[in-house]
Amino acid sequence: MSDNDFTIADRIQQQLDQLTRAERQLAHTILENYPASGLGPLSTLAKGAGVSAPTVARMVQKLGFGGYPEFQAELREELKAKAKGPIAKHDTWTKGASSGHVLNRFTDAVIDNIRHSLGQIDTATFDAACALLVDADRPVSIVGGRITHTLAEYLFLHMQVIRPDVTHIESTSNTWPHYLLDVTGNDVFVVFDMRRYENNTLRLAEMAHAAGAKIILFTDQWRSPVHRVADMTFSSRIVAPSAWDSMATPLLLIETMISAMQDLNWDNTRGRIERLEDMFDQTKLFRKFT
Amino acid sequence: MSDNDFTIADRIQQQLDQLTRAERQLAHTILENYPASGLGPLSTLAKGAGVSAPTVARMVQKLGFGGYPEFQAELREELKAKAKGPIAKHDTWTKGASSGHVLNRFTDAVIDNIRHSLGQIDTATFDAACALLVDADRPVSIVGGRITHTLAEYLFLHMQVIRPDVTHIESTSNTWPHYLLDVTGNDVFVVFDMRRYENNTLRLAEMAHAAGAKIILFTDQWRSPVHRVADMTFSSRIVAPSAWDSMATPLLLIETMISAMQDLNWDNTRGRIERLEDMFDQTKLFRKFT
DNA sequence: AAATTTTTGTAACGTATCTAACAGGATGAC
DNA sequence: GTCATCCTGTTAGATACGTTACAAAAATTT
Repeated sequence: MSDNDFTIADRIQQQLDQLTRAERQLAHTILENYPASGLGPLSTLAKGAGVSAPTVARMVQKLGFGGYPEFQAELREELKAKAKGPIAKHDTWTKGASSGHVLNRFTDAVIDNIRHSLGQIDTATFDAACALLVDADRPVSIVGGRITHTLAEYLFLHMQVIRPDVTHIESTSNTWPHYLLDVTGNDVFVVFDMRRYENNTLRLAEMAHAAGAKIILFTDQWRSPVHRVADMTFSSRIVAPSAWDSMATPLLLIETMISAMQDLNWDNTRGRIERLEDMFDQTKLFRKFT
Repeated sequence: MSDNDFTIADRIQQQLDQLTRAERQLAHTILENYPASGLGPLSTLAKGAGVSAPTVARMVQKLGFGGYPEFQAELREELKAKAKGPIAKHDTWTKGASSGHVLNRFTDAVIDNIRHSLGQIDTATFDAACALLVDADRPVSIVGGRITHTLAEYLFLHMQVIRPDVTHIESTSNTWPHYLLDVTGNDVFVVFDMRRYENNTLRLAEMAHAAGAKIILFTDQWRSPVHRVADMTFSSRIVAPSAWDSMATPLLLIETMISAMQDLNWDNTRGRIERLEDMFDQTKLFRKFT
């Protein structure tokens, strides 16, 4: 924006002296509860300020707008920019790179995704999901799709440490029926399904649901059809300036959930981690020092 | 106010399930930049959401408003009330949760990681790495560790679409020597190694280096020992309030790189994507509609 | 595979909204 | 005190807006 960095409120304040009595009266009503008052119909604003409608129309023209609708449009723009919040303020993430560099553009998009997605999460549901998943009496199965199976496996690898009886169902496998044989109302299924939604995943979820299992779904903002049979749904924004979607937000969610589960189940997890470390030591898989 | 403590955004969120496809699409656009989008003319909102005007009118009625103007009036009321309150606080990511909730703590940490990591990236190196990886004359091998092989596979799945001659070396496999047999100075290795650094990964990197291959390393802030033989190193901060590390920042980096590579190689990638889509259609793997 | 229900868009209508023109009123100059 | 100028409200018209009715399309059921 060219003439910007000045809000409309600033502009009104600035020109306050050049305004006439009725116009000043009006200006004060606008600033009173800014910007809400300016976003309603012209007549309401006029009545609220105790002036006539044309006075309003004249003033906005005096302020340099083409008309009242244009004035409102700019007010909305301002509001939109403000709602982006403080973090949106940053100039560039990577210094030395133009704001047009893909690193900055992509990061912008992901941060935006995170903000939107996190804002929509119901913490009660989140906590309930964690509680369900650490319940050692309930077998847990995790399933993903063509791309999302990497997320599924990531969750699986960590849950494996936190508790026993966790299974990762490979998406491409033909062995699904076997997994479903012994499913009861006690089972919990974690399903990943982002666009493009996969038929196989939907069928598996439906079968698990029919068997009475609880279903926790991770999906995108548009929601996989699986959500119709899901007991809990977590949706993330995944749009990115790319031909593909960004899994960064879903990953963040999963990691947070892992962290929460670990806390819920720390007494057991601690012992399991220690035993795991021992075994790693024996296989010399990892280096002892940096 | 009577029905208060629930914002309109909450109400939309709550009824999201009872909405139809077009209405959900619309709901998302409203929430996208809330409340600004809802304060403009109905037709603008409809166009922005890609739905028809009546769909908007119908939805606001479904939500319990007498009509679009009434809906806008309540939005303005909400805005007015918000402006009154203590200076708009966006210090928590998930509304309704204390700032001490794990969702907020974890997200804070990840955003912090992103800021630090992105700030340290040299864009020249980044661009060079992308250029190296889209060079179809150079075979690319991708390798990860116990946890990071999920990242490796994520990169692999996408690069497979962008270009031919990409291999994912499974970390647990004993077949590494086979992969290394034909390695020349033309090869490029992408290595993932986060703490705890794995001996196998280091050995493989050393052997590839000895054969003259280029090595691109993704590691954490402390840097895997692999970096001694790496031509390019990208390090991310991975600390999180958890017993485990966060892969969100490395994932962001990888996704950005995928996006950059796609742009560099768009002419070829486009054709590959189309052929891939065709094959998906034939296997009926994905659903045609939402 | 056909039929019914639901959803979605197009078109037309009535209305609320904004603006332009005009006239009455206030303010200041001489 | 009278005139000129500027400001403000009333009236009326044009336009854009939201809504209703209808038809096409999609989805679901039989």
